Amino acid sequence: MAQEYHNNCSLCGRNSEVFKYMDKDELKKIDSHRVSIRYKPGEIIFKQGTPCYNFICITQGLVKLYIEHQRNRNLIIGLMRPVNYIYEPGFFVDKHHHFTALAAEETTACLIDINVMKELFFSNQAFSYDFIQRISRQALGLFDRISSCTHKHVFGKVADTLLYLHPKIYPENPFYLSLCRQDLADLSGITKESVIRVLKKFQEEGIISINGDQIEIFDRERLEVISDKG
Amino acid sequence: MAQEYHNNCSLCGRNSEVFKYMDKDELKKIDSHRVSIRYKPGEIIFKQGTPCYNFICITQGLVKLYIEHQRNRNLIIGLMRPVNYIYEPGFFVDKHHHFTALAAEETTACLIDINVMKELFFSNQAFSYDFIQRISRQALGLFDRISSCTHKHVFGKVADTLLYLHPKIYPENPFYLSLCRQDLADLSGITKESVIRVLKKFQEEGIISINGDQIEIFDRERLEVISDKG
DNA sequence: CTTTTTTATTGATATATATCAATCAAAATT
DNA sequence: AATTTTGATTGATATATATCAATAAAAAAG
Repeated sequence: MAQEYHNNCSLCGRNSEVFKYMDKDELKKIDSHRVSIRYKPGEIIFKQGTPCYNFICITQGLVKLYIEHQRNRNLIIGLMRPVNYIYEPGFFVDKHHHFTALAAEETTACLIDINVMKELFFSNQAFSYDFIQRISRQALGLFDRISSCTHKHVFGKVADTLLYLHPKIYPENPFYLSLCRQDLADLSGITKESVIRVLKKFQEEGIISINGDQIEIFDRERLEVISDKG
Repeated sequence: MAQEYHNNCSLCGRNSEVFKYMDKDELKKIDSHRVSIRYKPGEIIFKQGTPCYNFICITQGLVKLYIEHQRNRNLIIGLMRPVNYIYEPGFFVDKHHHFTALAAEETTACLIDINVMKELFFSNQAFSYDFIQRISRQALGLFDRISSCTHKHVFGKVADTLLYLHPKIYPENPFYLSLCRQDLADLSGITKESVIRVLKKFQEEGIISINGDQIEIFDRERLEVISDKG
């Protein structure tokens, strides 16, 4: 493949943000306990319930994180773009995965031995504090999510989903949506039929436009209002 | 008041779990940047939107943490018993509170200067790692909460609330409920009328009994089944 | 190119739960 | 003790959204 790609963490341009508090030796250590894996769309990176052995850093593609439910209703708790590591709280509690990670697009990820990372939490305070900041940001996102699914109606929920998708997940506008309607439903916590009806309504009102898999957001402020008032 | 109560963190029997990774000097430092405050039921400890200056450790009582919403619908994201500190992710992100903390019973809390705590995150790795473990446990709780409010029906939601209240918040069974029906509703993400109807149903089926403010759980397993199947 | 399968869309109906209103009980105030 | 206020309970109704079913469009397979 044509992607630039290093066998060495120190040279990997993709780690910038995530490992900025590491020195040369630390990166070397990580490097020696790391494998880079390529996943095809639809492939599972790790599955809910299994033990966690690796700290996973997405270097390319798009990953879907979802909680698996009985009666095949899933709940997407987040999407991940490079460069970012997947924070799995389960590692710090019972060393098991509490959600499933699946490649939504062609994805590459680095798997790092989790014990090496654990050592770093003890030896590198700056990294450790940065980590706390990152998971705190995620926690605030979960608060919003809980508010959204408890008090909002379908319009507010889908508005939240659209606001989340752009620019965080799809930086361009219009963007090519690599998720299906069921994914949008699992992300919004409603049914796919409701997603379709809401998107249609938004389109009729000139808030967005949809052409095949292309979505363009015309009126972000309107979406924010809809999100706020539920 | 008749409570035993020290002017000194090192002697305070209530800090055991939370500050177990601190040495004498560290506790002394905390001690000198600490005030102990007593709150009456209904008093606000800190309010959503305000800046955070203090790390708060509950030493007595019961605290309600809730997200304030428009059209006076609140959402209780958790209850706190001693001895525990309130993890406010906002501190690590924008240094503002993202929820309100209110004394639900007569409560005492220690307020510690947040910069002193921040120093400790850098100097004491064991404390820092313990902190990550604690917030990870909370994050897993939030996952459950999101699952609950997205996919479950009122019976499952109230079952979840009851399972949360006992034994975590009220260790005895039967327990004296210091929360009103609206609180149970805000905790379950439904209306108080629905809470009442569900509790009545549970009582009719012999799962629980209610006498005034006393609730007794007879059939915990039944509640778990109801929680699971939604 | 045709057929099969999957995904998206639309419409009709069912249902869970919120909303509204009234009553009852308990607590607080006078 | 009488009155006011607050919270709990019950019932009737409205409504949002899930469910079900049918069709259309797109993608995959033969």
